[in-house]
Amino acid sequence: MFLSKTFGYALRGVLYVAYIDKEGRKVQLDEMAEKLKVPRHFLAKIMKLMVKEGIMQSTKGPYGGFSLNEHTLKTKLIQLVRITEGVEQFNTCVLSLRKCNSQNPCPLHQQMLELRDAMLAEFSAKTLDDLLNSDDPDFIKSIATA
Amino acid sequence: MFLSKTFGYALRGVLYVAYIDKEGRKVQLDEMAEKLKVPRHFLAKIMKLMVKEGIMQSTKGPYGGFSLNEHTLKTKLIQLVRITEGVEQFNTCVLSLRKCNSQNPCPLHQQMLELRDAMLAEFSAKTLDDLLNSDDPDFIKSIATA
DNA sequence: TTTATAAAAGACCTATACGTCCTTTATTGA
DNA sequence: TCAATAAAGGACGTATAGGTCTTTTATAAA
Repeated sequence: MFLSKTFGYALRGVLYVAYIDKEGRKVQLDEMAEKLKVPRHFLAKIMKLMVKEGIMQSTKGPYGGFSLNEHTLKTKLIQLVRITEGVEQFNTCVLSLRKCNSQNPCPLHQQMLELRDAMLAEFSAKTLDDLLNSDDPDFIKSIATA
Repeated sequence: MFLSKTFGYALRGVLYVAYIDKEGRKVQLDEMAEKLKVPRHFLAKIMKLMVKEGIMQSTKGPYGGFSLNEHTLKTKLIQLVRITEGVEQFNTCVLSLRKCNSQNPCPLHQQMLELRDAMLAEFSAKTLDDLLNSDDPDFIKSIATA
């Protein structure tokens, strides 16, 4: 239910890079995969996608790795959802009725609309920077699994 | 995102049966699949499951079909979720962190908790009967797709 | 007791999310 | 210019949700 693993990995990945970036260094896939306990090659695919979408940066070769760019911290969660699974999902009926809308609402339309709007609002407002500024001394631990 | 097709088909299926039951007749798969625009054999699988779980009734042979039993209308939406996809999903972290909890919350823990609790409350309170008593003259249309 | 009807059972197929692996390209320093 | 490093590219494999098909079992009426 709710969001895909891809989204979760993407968010944790970019947050990790942002966190380490404050120490002034880049991050390599090997380190990320190990620290976040995420399948390395799968993470590679997701990071590549985020770079392609312009929300972060990468350089190849020795001393290369992933780092922030001017957009990263301003990126909204909803953009990450769009990149990893497409936002249309926020607008589809719980009962997969194509013609469900306020004129012809399914029996769950109203309740779901409220919840979805709340979630959409949350994800549209919150940026990666917001999540990073939680002042949590255990921030890294909070995005790792083990 | 959110709920599976199986859940949607299950809900619409049982609501259709309940609605027709008021006319004092049973419903066959062929009719349901056609009216609800749902794959017939897939729906069969789902209806069978609901019968096995005891939330409705079926009889084979001529004049057979699906009908309500004493539990049907009292069934809560959350039970339908449990039957079709398992409720553990309501408790898993958006970032798929196994160790995400109030002591060690992921960056999205609090917001997601609230949304999920709202949804859980909604689904735990609402029964099929509640949905049926919407006094919608177009009720059948509202659960059909075409 | 035979025939028609309708669900139950279960084998099978398909698409997609999730995950792995290998090769290529870019970058660095010796 | 060579060797090492690290991401990019893309083929491939696996598990599961979603969907189809055929056979079996139960029931009703003639």
